[in-house]
Amino acid sequence: MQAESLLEGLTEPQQAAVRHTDGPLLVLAGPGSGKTRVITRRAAFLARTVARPEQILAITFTNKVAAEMAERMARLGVGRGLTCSTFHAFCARLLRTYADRAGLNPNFSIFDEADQAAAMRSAVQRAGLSTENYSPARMLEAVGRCKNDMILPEECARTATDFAGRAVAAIYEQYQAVLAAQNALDFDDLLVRAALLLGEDPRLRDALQERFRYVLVDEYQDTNHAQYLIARGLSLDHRNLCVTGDPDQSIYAWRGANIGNILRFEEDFPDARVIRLEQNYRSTPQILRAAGSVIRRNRGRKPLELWTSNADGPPVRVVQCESGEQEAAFVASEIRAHAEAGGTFGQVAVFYRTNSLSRQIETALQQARISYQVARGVAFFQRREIKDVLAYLKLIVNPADAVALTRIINVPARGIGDATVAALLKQAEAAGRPALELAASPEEIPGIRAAAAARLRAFAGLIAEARATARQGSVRDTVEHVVRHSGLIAGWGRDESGEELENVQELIHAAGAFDRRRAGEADPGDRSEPLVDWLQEISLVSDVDAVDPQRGAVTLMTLHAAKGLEFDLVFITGVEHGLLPHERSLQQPGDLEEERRLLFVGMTRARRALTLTWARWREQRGALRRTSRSVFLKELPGEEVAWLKVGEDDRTRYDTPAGEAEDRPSFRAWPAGAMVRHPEHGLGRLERVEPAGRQTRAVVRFMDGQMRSFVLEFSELQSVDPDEIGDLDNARWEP
DNA sequence: CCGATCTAAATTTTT
DNA sequence: TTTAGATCGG
Repeated sequence: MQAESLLEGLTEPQQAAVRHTDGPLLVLAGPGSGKTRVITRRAAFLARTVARPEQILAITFTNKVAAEMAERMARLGVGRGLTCSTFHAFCARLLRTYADRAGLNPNFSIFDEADQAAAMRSAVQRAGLSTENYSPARMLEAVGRCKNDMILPEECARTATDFAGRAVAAIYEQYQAVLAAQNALDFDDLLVRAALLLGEDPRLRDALQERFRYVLVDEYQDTNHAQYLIARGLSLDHRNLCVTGDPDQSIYAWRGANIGNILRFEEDFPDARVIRLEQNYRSTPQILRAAGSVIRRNRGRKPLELWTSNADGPPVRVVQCESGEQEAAFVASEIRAHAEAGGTFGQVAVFYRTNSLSRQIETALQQARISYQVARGVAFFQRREIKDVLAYLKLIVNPADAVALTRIINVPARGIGDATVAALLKQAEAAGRPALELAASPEEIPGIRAAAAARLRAFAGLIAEARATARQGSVRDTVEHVVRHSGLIAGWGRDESGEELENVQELIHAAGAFDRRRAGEADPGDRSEPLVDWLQEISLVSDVDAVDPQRGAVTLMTLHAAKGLEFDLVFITGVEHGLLPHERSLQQPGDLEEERRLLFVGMTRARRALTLTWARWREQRGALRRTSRSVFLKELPGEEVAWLKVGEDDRTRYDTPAGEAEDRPSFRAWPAGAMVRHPEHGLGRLERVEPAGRQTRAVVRFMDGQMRSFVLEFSELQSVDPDEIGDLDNARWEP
């Protein structure tokens, strides 16, 4: 395929982006503007004109996108030579390859959230503080914030001004010591250590820049400072850095993402070419205008003027339901109707702000016999039985991993109690030796009885045998060996459901798939251990990685996971105050804007039809709670939106006029005695309505006892449901 | 040391 | 609703 043919079917700005080869490039790409297409074509164009595929590095947000991109490149006929990876996977690979230069052992463990919590618990204790006052979760948050900003323990200590700050600094230092002793890195460390390595080792940086002549970073609006440094470090000299993104889709500030990275790209690279992709090929004008009307409320943004020449579609719908259950039933019945009209389940997605909302939807879809998939790849690896098996495997690779060891040394119960484990770990720390190694020679542990010593030795032998299997090279065989010889199966035996065994079988299956994949791309120069690679791969899976668009199933996912995807039919559920925006985002005004962007991302996933739903009653932690609709719903344009209610009688009613039904109910519908709210005077009760055409007045008695009269057409009176007032004493309203 | 049983606490989003 | 940690009898 010739390079010029890669420009076929592209618009003017898209072509400009593809044709740009050397020098910094910023592509501001609105939702649905063909960004993925442009990125792939551009990489192919580079490979056809100025570079070999091996010289191109593309960093994407999820493994799935990375794999898809490699696939597309192959289809464009430029082979699989280019490197497509996430930041975390790229850094992990880099740190294993150059472990000696990074001061690491190449078999380091990657600690997930639970591992981190365990490490943090002991770090707090080592700092001489109580985990009661310094909750590990809180401390991990604080330490994570430091790491995202590339603040090392020393700087953290130096800049601490108060007692709490000094405590965090001390804990941070201990936490890093705990990780180091276990030859482990957490997610953030992968980025921090890679950034440090690039900063401190100019020769390595040169070598990498020689290798990767063209660097591309997608979703640049969601990069944190460490990632920014890595991207810079990889392109400082050749300056062939292309970043793509959209500030309006930045949804990871809570994880340290710095929207300033993309907003200031032109200051960083004054000679940067900036290309804006503003034409939307995905959505109907109705969806686009509704989304635009919401995102417009955000301050301090670089607005993209989104437009589309797509055909009109149905109005965006806002549906008020009585309960979460009814909301789920409504969504299910709509999907069923879609299918009966000839649509497929694969075209449909249901989004929600928090994972806990998926349950009711799942139940309703099951009842309606609708096949679905939940984007929760990570959850599988968090199941107890899976974590147990993985802990055995991690220990094979990294005998210093005390978190893994502590987890399974007595699982299944083999008579090794807390006291023995504590003695083992204490001695391991004192001697600076891997805990597993010491378990193999327990005579070196002071105060250990013969019976306990024998059990420790047996355990160490178990792992040694499994390691021998691992050396044969098959991950599948190793997993099977562990499952068979660890005694875990007997421990699950009592649960008749057999769920654990099923899940572990799935794990074995996944290992087998990995073996086959690896055999397929056998690289004689690759001397990395398969088990190490597999453990790394599953440590870095993301929720969306589990989604298979070909499965013909409705996709359920959080709004965060939805980024970058598109569906014909989209339902966004739980659009309620406290849920979206989430109540924990109501403290700082900046957080509210991120919630708005989150909704924007969700809305712009829809191609043909978009439905936002909310429920007046929502079950949380088993208790029913009264809710109110999201403030964002009031930001929707009146003309584009159809407001619906699903009542207790289970029938759907259309309110008229469209868009006004919720905020300004038809006043005729107000009976005397109805509750109303006025922005200035607060709550009141409607005394009477005096009909006079457009001059119709409402007379309201307010809580202060005053009667006031308003011309309905101009008044800012709003209807209020009596039960929305909650525990207000109704008696005081009676004359 | 084991396991059953109870109580308390927690849920925002994720590589 | 689920889960982690504490407590206690065997």
